[in-house]
Amino acid sequence: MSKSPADSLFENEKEYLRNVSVDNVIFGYHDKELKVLLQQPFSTGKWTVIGGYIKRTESIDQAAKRIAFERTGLKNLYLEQFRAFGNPGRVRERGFTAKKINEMTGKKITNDHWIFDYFVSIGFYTLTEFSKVTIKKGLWGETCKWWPINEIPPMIFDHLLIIKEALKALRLHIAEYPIGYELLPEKFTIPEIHALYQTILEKNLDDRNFTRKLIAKGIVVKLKETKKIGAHRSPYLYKFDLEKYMQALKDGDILVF
Amino acid sequence: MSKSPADSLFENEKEYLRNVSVDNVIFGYHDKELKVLLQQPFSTGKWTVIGGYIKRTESIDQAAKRIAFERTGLKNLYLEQFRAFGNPGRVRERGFTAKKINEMTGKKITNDHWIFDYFVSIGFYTLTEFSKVTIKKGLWGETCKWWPINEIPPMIFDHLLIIKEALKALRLHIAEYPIGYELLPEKFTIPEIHALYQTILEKNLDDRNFTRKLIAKGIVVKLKETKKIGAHRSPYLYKFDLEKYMQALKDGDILVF
DNA sequence: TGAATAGTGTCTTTAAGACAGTATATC
DNA sequence: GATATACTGTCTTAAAGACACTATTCA
Repeated sequence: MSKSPADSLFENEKEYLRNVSVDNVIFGYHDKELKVLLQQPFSTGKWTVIGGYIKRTESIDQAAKRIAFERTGLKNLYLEQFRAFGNPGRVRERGFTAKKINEMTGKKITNDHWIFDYFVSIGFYTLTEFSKVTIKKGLWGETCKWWPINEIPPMIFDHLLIIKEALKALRLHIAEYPIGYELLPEKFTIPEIHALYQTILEKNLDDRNFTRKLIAKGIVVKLKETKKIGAHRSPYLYKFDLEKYMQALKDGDILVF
Repeated sequence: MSKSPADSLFENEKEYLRNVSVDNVIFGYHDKELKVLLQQPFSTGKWTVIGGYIKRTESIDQAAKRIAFERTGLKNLYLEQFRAFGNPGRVRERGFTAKKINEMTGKKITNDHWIFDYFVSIGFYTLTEFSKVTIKKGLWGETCKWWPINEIPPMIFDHLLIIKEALKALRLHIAEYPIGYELLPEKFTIPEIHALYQTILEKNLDDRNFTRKLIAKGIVVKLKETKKIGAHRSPYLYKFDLEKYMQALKDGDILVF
């Protein structure tokens, strides 16, 4: 059995910062649904967002990117920090004990090991186009799965709060960062982008006004191709004019729906 | 000599979290100038924002409040977390050594002491009405002083960046949180609130449009008193209608200048 | 009466929002 | 031709922004 990051975590304690971790809410968009990548550690029945520890040699952004890479295989994903979580009770959880970890991993640690300490967690969200991702297993082979944001399973610790806060940040950032660009494939239809914005903002947006705004500002450009999706009129494909999109975000005069 | 928090810091290491700290950018507004409270440690010539470590028994918000209290004497100040700072080089600084600390404080520590580690710092900003504050000295009697945000002195580590990011957050939050309410005294004049918004947003706001908006929404209420300020027409005093202010912020339809 | 600051009204331009019918593809 | 989805145009209302003069106080 070869060395895994899990071995490193227990054997090279000095490699990591103490009392700080990164939790990374990885969002993907597919079939007009916004999803979040979760993993299930130790068969506890509860799920976690994709988290990990910070190496002494890396910045918190690098740590968040590395952690996302370990699960998605994608480098240089778009990510934003949104807030930190820290209070003494936040990592207490029934079943998260040295005994349990020993059973699951064979590693001999005790309950005073630093991973049971009170951790301040730096929350990031990551945006990625769903179809690019090939999910990789966790440190100890935990399963990972995309969950629609309206069907989040039972979460460990305060991880449900972390997801909710990430969503709140996403909503706030939609007028500031190129969130559409990061979550959609290169070519997309108007109904797809329309549904994405409605999902993130959790409200209905008039389709006529929405489309007019995007096209009038030159943010999206119509292509000659259409997408065949069965027994109805085929929607045209569009792509972003990234320069105009970024300019519109910068001017702040746009995409405030 | 009685026990100080400084003694606790070195003698009760276990009381604090490792590799995490809080840096608190404390803003005050006075004489139409936005100021920030800084302290100068160890006579290094450089200044720092008001920072400190997190106790194992407190949340990061409680830590930020405690740290602000230790310097201002004010409890329950309004504060917001804005982002975390963390990269391996951030706390390296010429002169910040065990030897220097020993000279300044008499404490015997070595250069492998944890306070020289790479720290992730959680950035908060705090808003307080300038006139309420009686500045208290730092752990080792360092001087503290209000500095106008346009005349920031040389700062240690990445603390200039921290101030700039706090300002950026303040600017973003002005349409979302009751920043005017927290920074102004109970009674204020239109020119004062006008100058505050201009300072924070770093742009000129048409005085007629600005005033009309505040009054039309009922956010500020004219009082019968005027403020005597020398050889000119005396400006009326106003106060906030906090309920209407909060409602306007919530609706998001206001104070986006 | 001059200097300095406080205070106020109108008009134009632009964006937001409400609203419903036509077009196209497939079965 | 029935059905399901794609697509588009006009009108109303509200907010933002540009603009300049009068009022008060005191030296």
